[in-house]
Amino acid sequence: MRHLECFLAVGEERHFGRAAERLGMEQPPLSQRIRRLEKELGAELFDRSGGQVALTAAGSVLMREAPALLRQHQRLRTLVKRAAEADPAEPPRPWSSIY
Amino acid sequence: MRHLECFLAVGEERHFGRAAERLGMEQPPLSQRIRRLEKELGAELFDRSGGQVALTAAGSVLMREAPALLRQHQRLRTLVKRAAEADPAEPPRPWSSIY
DNA sequence: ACTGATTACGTCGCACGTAACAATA
DNA sequence: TATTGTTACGTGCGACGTAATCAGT
Repeated sequence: MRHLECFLAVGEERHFGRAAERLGMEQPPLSQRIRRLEKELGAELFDRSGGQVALTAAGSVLMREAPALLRQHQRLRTLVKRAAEADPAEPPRPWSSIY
Repeated sequence: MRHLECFLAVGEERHFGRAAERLGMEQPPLSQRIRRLEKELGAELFDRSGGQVALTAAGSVLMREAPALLRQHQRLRTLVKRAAEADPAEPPRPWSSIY
C-alpha cells in the first residue's frame, strides 16, 4: 500500500528526487521500494533509459488504477475507526455481569 | 493487505487455530498480526473474553468491507500483469536505435 | 487436566539513511 | 563535470517458528 503511494509520487513527478522529497524520504530507499514493487508485481513499471523516467505500459495501468485502491483503503480505515469510536470495546470488567 | 487476509480467516473461522492452519502459519504469528492490525487501526477487532472469539463492532465493519478491497487489489495485480505481458519492457539494446 | 490464545525469545528479511558508484547530459 | 539514479553497507523494526506461560472449560 505504501508502495503504491511511492509509485504514484514517482509517476506524477517523473523524477525520483522530487518524489522522494515529497514523500519525506531519500532517493535510495525510494528506488529500492520501486524495484521491490516491480519484482513483486513481476512487471517493469518505469523505463529509466535515456535519462528519462517514463512509464511502461504496466506502469500506465497502475497509475490509472492505484488511486481507486488507495481511496478505498482510506475509506475502510475511516469506517473502522468510526465504528470503534461509536462502540468502544468495553475494558475487561469481570464483575459487571455478576453484580 | 496480508493482515486483512489473516483477519478474514479468523473472522470466518472464529478460531485462531483453524485460521492459522488455513493460512499455512502458526497461531502465535497470527495472534501478533491481528494485534498489530488492531493497533494500526486503533480499534479492537475481536473480543477474546469468555473463551470465545467474537467480532466487535469495528470487526464486523471490517468483515463486511475487507473483501471488496482484497478483490480490487487482486484485480489491479491482474491488470498490471496482463499489461506487462502484452507489452514486455524491451531489454536494453543500446544499438537498436543506431542500426 | 485439556484446549486454545498469548507472551518470550532467537532468527531472518525488509526499510531506512549515509556514502560510494555509474550513467547521462 | 554536474545531475540523477543505483548499488553497498550498517542499523532497526516487523514477521516468522519454537517453546513456555496464562486463561477458560
